Amino acid sequence: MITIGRLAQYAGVTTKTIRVYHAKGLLPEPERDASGYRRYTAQHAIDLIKIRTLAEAGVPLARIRELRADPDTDLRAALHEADLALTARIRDLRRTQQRLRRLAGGDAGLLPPGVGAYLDRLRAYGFSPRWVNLQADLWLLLFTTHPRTAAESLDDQAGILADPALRALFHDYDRAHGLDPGDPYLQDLADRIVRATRDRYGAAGLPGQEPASDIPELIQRAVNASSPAWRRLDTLIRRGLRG
Amino acid sequence: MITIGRLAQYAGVTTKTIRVYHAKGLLPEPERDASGYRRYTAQHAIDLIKIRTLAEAGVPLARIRELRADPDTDLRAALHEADLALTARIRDLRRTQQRLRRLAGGDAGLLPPGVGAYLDRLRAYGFSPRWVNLQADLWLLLFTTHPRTAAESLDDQAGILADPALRALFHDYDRAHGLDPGDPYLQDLADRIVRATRDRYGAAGLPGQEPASDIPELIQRAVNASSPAWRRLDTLIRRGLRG
DNA sequence: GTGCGACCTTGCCCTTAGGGCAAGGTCAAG
DNA sequence: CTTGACCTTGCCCTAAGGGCAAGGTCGCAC
Repeated sequence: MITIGRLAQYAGVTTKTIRVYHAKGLLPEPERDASGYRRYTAQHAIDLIKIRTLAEAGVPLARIRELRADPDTDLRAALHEADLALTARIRDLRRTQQRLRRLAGGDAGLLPPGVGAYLDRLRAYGFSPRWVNLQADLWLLLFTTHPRTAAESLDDQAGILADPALRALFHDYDRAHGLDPGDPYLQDLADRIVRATRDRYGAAGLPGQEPASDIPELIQRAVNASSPAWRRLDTLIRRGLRG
Repeated sequence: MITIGRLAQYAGVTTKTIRVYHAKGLLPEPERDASGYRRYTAQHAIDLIKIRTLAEAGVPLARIRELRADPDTDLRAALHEADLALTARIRDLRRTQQRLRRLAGGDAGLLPPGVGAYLDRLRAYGFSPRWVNLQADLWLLLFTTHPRTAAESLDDQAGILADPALRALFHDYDRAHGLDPGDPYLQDLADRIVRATRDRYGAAGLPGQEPASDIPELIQRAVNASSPAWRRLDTLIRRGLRG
């Protein structure tokens, strides 16, 4: 006839845990003594130990109650079930960890393979940190939202970077960030970009475009947001491509 | 300028999740359009993707908010931290699974090694299922509450079982379950048990007893609970050992 | 006999990361 | 014009307890 504190001590839980198990109908309420204290028997201790073994293996308390309510369930079957569930959870966690490691493997924190190398080349070619960081975020977005087509876009972009003339255009784009939006140089740059775009893609659209996606527009807006000159450049390029 | 539903779709979450992140200060609230709808930018999408990557790795949202509030924390450091936490969780789960498997390995469900073999021998010697089940529960209780000394007690008990004369006493104890508590046979059995106990342990106490533990008394009460004859037997044995 | 610390009682609110529902407003298409 | 899909806020709910308050009790020391 032990008290709740002693029972808790034997079972390695807190008294609160025992009271919760009473409230949830997992463990029967014991008799009370004259002053209202709960008085437990060996049977309670045995039940509690079995309950804890299942609970620690991750079996939900509601499921444990079911198992105990059905008197002919085999404890061993329940343990096997718990074992399988644990195996599945371990597998999921391992998968998450794999993903995490792949993401962390690149130089830029969260990026898919390939993007890290691309960003390294941007840096090596002397693009500004602002440009590199912007690209890192935008490729992350593109790879997350359009995992199938993003790689194609990245290949295209890498090809552009390998061409000195096209690379120079992007360099100029990068450097135009702080210009006055009224600077006539922007019109010149826009014209050159329009011509290069026409040369590269002709009538066909850009590669790796998902139909009816908001993402490209979202990205262009994000680019424009940081500079009035870039906004102006965007306007001029669009006008040139339409006209 | 996408709506919350589209953003959720891109990030692979529900709209509720996004609202929760707003409420917890993880993701800034975007502008609203004329009818009060939230309108998100690419920056929101990028932030949300980064938040989800950490959250899926098990980083608590409160910690993610800290990381983002501190602008010069490295996302990679956070990822490494998450990786370590995942490793620890996987290790814990594996440990739980090991324990589960050790427990399930025995024939009796939850029992430590050694007890399963002991119970098998009880069955082989023809003890009743009631007795075997009772023993299973009681050894589980003893091993859980007194892990250091229980093995010693079990060894002692196994030794008793190996002695045909002593085994017969326990057999008689088992079979006395249904007797009338007034049956004079009980006095005879009690006398034999008292003599055997004296012979085996002499003045020294029983082996493997923890000082000041309620468990032995609890166990005896649990045994007594199932049979008036056993209660009577307990009384007579105690009287015999005292006198 | 009285004080004190440790224990017990119930009841209530708090936690994580969202899920679900209600009641009402909005948008786009047929 | 209606319908279905979307959006808004607000509220309650989850699992497995943690923590605290206010009050009653036990055992031991003085």
